[in-house]
Amino acid sequence: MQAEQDKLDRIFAALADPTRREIVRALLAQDRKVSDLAAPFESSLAAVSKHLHVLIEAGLVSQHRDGRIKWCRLDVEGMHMAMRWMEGFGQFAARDFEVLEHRLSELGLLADDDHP
Amino acid sequence: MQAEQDKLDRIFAALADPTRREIVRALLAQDRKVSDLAAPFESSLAAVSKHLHVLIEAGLVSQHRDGRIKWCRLDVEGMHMAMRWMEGFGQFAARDFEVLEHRLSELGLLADDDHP
DNA sequence: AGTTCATTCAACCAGATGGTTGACGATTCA
DNA sequence: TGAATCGTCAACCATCTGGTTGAATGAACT
Repeated sequence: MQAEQDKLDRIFAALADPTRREIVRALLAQDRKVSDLAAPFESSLAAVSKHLHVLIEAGLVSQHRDGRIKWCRLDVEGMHMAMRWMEGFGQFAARDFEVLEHRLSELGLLADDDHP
Repeated sequence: MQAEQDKLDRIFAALADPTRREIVRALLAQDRKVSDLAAPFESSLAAVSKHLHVLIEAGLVSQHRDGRIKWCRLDVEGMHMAMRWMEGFGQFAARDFEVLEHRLSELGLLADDDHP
């Protein structure tokens, strides 16, 4: 479907910028005001506002107003879409690591899951 | 680390194009010649060659020559990096690979370029 | 009402991107 | 050797991107 391709375009393009990835990382912990999101960066507030627009268009961030403050919230829907697309690579990797994984399980090295 | 950010930039930017994602999908099944990868697209061979260059720079594809034919192969290293970054967004298969890779590197079973 | 704070919009600029065409290097085949 | 095939390179073009600054919007404070 064409709309799905467009959405993947926007999601991956949105993540292809270090400022936007940092914004996403900041939003993982909690919702933030636009100005608080912009504070760590040297660029202007307008530039960060544009970055937020890109993230919103990609479906990765949503905003809601409370008085004169706009709160930004992470929206996992888009991220899930990208992750689903990438799952194919997991299968590819599984093919490559299949033999080694078997060897590891023979050695009992895959049993304990409490590893850091 | 700056180099890691640059690499994530290149990986996500590489995936932000439907032609390149289609190339990657084609390579999931098997290795392909450049001209075979280009065949399904309406754009020129030179354009597809450029797309491949982007994928190679991102560490998602590698090439090797056999006579006058260049074979293209998927390279999961870069994809693992992107998946690990996205892991914070919830349940995801990359976690399995991270544990596995950790065990593999402990045993020295992993190639050096898989854990920079 | 006027002022200040929070955020966006508009216009502009330099550099990146994706596409084309035609020439070119490398390799194979007759 | 000459001709055909595989792929890249170089130059060019239109469009997108990320940044700036200054004006504009919307809400709150005095």
